[in-house]
Amino acid sequence: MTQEKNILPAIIAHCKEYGFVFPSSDIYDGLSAVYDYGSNGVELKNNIKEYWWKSMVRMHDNIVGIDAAIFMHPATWKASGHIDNFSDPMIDNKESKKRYRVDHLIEAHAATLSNTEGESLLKKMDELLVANDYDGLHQLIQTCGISCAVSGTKNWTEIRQFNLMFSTKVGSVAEEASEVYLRPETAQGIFVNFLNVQKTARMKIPFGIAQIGKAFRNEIIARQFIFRMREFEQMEMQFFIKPGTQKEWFEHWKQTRLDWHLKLGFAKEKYRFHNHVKLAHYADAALDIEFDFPFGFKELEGIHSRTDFDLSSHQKLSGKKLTYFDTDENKHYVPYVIETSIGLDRTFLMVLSASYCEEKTTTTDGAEDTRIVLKFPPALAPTKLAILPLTKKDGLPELAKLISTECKSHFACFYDEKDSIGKRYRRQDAIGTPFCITIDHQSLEDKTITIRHRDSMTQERMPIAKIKDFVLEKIQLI
RNA sequence: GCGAGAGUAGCUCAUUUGGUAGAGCGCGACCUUGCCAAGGUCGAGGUGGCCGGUUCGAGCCCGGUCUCUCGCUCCA
Repeated sequence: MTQEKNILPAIIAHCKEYGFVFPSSDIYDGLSAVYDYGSNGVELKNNIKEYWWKSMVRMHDNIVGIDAAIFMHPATWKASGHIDNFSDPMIDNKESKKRYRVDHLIEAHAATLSNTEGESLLKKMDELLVANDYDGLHQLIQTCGISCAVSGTKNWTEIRQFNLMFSTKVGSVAEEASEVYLRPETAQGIFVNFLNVQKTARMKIPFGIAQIGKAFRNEIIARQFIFRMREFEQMEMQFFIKPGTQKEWFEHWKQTRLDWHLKLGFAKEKYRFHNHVKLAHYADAALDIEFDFPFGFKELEGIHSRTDFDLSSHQKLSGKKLTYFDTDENKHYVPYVIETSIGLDRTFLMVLSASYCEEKTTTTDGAEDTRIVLKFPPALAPTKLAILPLTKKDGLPELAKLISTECKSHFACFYDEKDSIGKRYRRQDAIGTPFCITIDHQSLEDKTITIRHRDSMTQERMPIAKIKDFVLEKIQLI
């Protein structure tokens, strides 16, 4: 982690001031860990989505997209393991404030006992867990004299259950309504549609299904701005492969996804891989691509070798075959899966924190000043081109508006004739507009304008006829 | 969830021990100017996060609550 001052508060303030991100329900003092995207934020976010979709779907003949619903049949979450694995009872030690999973705490204690004693303790624990008998579990912890490894005391809170999934009811008549969950991950929408997509898109293994969508997790505590939100958006792709080939495909996607990041042009030291040592219940290999956020290296994207866990599990619970007939091998099998899953909001924060710069400058009268500039990759910038008549007289606005009409069907433009030219440049810097053109009196005579570059602040003269192609070329990333 | 800090105009902040709320920037109109946050005139904008208590009187003291930041914690 860098030793510079933490720029996160400055980024948050900047996001609010320039219409990137607002706290949700701001007039009611916000809702914890929920945020809204503003006029510039939604453009940036859409551009990130487009870069991802284009490089993952459109550039691959064997990857197609879907858009699955947020509500899914409750059995989905039984099959995926979310119901069984993510509702664990927890307990806190009052002195150390450390929180433990109850089963982990008791298992650790059992390991210190003799074999027979340990086994009988675990058996007892399982019975209580199945019965959801939290009082009994609490009593068990007390009678065993289990103490906190940190504080050494036996001063425990009540046992509480934390379920990561939000639930709601489908059906308007209360007693007939059935409980459904807001999906905690988008992946299952792909797995349950595996055969629908494979058949209708006429896909042959290896092939992928991609999706961008919202997911919801009732985090115990959510922090660090839009890094961990209760409602968030994922961009993920499940790649279906022949069993036994997962190692090579895992390596393939690991490299492909890192290349995707590096193409944005941020310093490559800002990225690193983090291999998972302890694997989730579905994975046989897993790693994160981490980014150096203002609060340190944190997970940005996960790449998981999910084996056939999900498809097999759905096949078993639904009773529907989810196998693929491989004409090369002349046999049926349940495909293996490599997943790439990236947080859209985290990518947004990555782009912002990598682009945010405060530069010391001096104004024309010699005073010290700070230029705040968002050095977005041009492809991601909310506005590509600002069109600025030097004055609002002498026919300059009219010519500027002609240029604006010509350009705005090709990329996002912003027309501004208010305030001094210097102030207008700075406003565009603050929202990361890569190019500003200025229409002056010479423009009327020789049909040229000056184009000003955001990062260097240098200007060059250019024929009006060349503007569109110049910008189009600069905002091309793929 | 725990600990610390913060919350006053759109933004950044000020109001020296409690006495009817201010500045700069920004915003809108007009004038002047014309290449890196320019000057002038006028104007809009605040039940001081919210609720309660103490007091003749609270932005300031006390309690509660909400939100944000930082550190823990949590994290498929």
